[in-house]
Amino acid sequence: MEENKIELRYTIGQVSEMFDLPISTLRYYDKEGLFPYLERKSGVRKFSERELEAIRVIECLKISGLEIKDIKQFMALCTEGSKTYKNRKALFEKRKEAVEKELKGLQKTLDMLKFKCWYYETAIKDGNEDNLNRMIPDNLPKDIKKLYYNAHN
Amino acid sequence: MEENKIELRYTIGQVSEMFDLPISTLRYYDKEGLFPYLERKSGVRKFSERELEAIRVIECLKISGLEIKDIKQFMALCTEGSKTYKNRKALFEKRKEAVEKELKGLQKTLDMLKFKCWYYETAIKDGNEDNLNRMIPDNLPKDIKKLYYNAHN
DNA sequence: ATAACACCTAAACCTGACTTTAGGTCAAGA
DNA sequence: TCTTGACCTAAAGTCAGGTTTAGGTGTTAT
Repeated sequence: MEENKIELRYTIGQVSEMFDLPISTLRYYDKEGLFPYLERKSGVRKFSERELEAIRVIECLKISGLEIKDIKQFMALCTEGSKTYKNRKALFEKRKEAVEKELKGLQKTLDMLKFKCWYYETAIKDGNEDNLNRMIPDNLPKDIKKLYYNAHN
Repeated sequence: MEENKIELRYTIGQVSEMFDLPISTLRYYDKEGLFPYLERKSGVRKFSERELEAIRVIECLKISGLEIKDIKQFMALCTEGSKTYKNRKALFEKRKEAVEKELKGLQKTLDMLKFKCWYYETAIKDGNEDNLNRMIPDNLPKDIKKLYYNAHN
């Protein structure tokens, strides 16, 4: 049983299409050191599976709140071999916690938005905000009150 | 039964403390037209409950993906009275959908992070990534496979 | 009365993450 | 041969969302 993984190589244009990222962005990432293993054939970048996974990780870390220079640090860790596994794991754990926290924050935001939707729905029905102003904050319907309090700390 | 809501007024410094926002940011928001009803006493800004709610809404709309200039548009709508209730409701509905979509995206990000945590945990145990490379993508443990596939589209 | 605060303005500056520009190489098809 | 298309570089430009600076006002504690 032999390894028969075919190591495909892609041009920058193909990768741009695959991930729907501008070519300029990919070149920028490269310039910033985000593809430490990227190879070239007579000047032309050849993206392999390693770089595609790097792009997925970049997107993930960016969303999780890391800056490009910190992502670069991470990619540098990856070039230092097995002695940095712990550091890398710690980094992902930290990002995981950050994202879990952000999820909670977004839930609060969502409650505010739901409350405001209800608010304007009611204002439309009433034609004005007088009733609403009388209801806020203690005489709101039970489920709306929950949204209101969650959104207002 | 009479209205006995006390309309407290706050200075910019107090509001800065309450929301943990720099004074410069509050002034910037004001300059950008985000407090259309803000009053002043001999030049000094006096923040009332209306402005505090505006700040909550600003934070909420910012997180939901709106830019400052769009938030300004919304605040302008608010000054145009009951004929804009529908526009305002539509805006919040749209933001609600955007945030719901973002929540899904974050869940995907979280799955990638969880996968990477497991990955490095395993790499630490094994001392190398050889086994892992053999497992990816089809021979992963069932629950990890799920994370992997969700994170890789 | 004088110093210490908390407030004010306009305008310049900053940062991160790209994007655009200007100019150049190289391989393939008409 | 020549021109089209996809790639390349370095450097300048852009944009949002603030922040900082420099200079000024007004009220309160010593």
